[in-house]
Amino acid sequence: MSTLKPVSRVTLAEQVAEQISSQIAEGRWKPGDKLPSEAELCGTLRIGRSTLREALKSLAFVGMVQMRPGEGTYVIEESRLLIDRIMARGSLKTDKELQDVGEARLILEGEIAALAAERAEPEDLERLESIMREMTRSLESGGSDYVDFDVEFHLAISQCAKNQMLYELLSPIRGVLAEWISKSQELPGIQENAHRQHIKILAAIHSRNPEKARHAMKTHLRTCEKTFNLLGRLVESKDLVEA
Amino acid sequence: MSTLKPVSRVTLAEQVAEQISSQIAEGRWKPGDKLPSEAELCGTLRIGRSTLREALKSLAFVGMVQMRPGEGTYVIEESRLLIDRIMARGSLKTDKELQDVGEARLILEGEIAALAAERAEPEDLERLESIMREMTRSLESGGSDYVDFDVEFHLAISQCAKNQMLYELLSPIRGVLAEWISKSQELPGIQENAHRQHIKILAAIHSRNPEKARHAMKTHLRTCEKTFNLLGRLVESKDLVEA
DNA sequence: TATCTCCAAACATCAGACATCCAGATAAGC
DNA sequence: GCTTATCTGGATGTCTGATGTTTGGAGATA
Repeated sequence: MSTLKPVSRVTLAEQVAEQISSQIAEGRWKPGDKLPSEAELCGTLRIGRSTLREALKSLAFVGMVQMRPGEGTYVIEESRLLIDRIMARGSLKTDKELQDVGEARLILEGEIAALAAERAEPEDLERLESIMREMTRSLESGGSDYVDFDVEFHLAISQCAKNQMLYELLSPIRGVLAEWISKSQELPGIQENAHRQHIKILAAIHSRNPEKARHAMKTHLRTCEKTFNLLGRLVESKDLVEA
Repeated sequence: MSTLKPVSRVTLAEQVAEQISSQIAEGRWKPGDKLPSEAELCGTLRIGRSTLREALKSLAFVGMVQMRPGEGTYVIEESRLLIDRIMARGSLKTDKELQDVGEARLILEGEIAALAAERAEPEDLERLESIMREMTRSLESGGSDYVDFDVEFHLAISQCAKNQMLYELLSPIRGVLAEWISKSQELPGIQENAHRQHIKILAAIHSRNPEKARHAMKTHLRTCEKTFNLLGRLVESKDLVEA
């Protein structure tokens, strides 16, 4: 018995929409740019005009492009809303934006830790302990996969808070700060320090002390942020040396 | 000089997408339902197939419907994500969801008040004072427009916090809790009580006391929530009497 | 009853035609 | 010289007919 899987069946229009959308996301076509005419795109992509128009209309519907009769199709200006860009997997543009998002994370995750200390049930605690054991093990064996357990640990705490809204609010923020999280673990000694802080957080949750949990979590995140900033400055000076 | 405005120029496809999308939002077509066939829709809407397909493909692209070859077009199940439903102006489904959203608002707006106390600039404070004067005036003259200034007051505080991310995170929550806010002001004596709390919040911000500002804001919101719940129970019992 | 065959319905795609719209060039009128 | 009319090429908006694929079910068959 060979392992046959259902063949992918994405419509042409979807593929085209996906292609154009990636081109825009990757900056191949920038906001304000005029896309090639429909006829030209049909030729390049080897598809009929209806198919192309279904794709373009879809992108227009989600506000990614604008179709102007008699003129052409244009890439729309990027949303000014931070939340839109974050949801669209776009990165932050300025230091102020990064700072704001970081602060939002600090607040949300801090409060979530506090709620977790109040609401964690026995099986939640058990799960946290289990992840903690994995983290300890990882650290003793080199720590190459420590960052995965780190993410899992924070995620598990979010679920202890028993508030779906807070969980979903934090998710996109976590996503956009992903590199922020993983990059800051590459410096020597960082993981050991982070691990000590993780232990404190877990202890606070375990002892059902919301204030202590919030404080431990905020301290932990602030440390990560500092490390990240330090790392950024190192990279900058390295760039300067190389240039 | 007459006031001429640019004429509206919405394409047929956009109108059709809008119509179908409203029908779904209003529950005329429910999740799982099969839409009429393309031919049938073309007939009722008096449009060509390409136009209709551009509309349907747009709705399919945002995950509102699913087009299955040989079968038909079906309405997709509503998103399980609270945040999606909130962004799509959908209302909450269960008491737990309302509770979670309320708690998220409490946390966000509480922290925002604290940050406002730290970061409000002279012109921000002036604006808050100005709104406060309007609120006082409104209250003395019957208070029919008090709720408008109430919203404006909370909005102004959000801007004092100087954090765009927190502001945008709170916006949709505010939207979905709009009735929550306005309905709870219809009971006699409520506005006077809310006004006293507003004064306390402003005082805390003015004296640059973050802890006091957070506490005042949280107390205020908790009061509103209690009022709302009380109101809900009143409506329920009234329904029971009428039934 | 179970299975197979075949067909109508429904979406996917294409090609062509015509309408509408826009920007720019050119011409006409003052 | 300035405004206005007209033309024109290119681009999107819309419709229609034809063909390909997929699906579910009706009917035939064993």
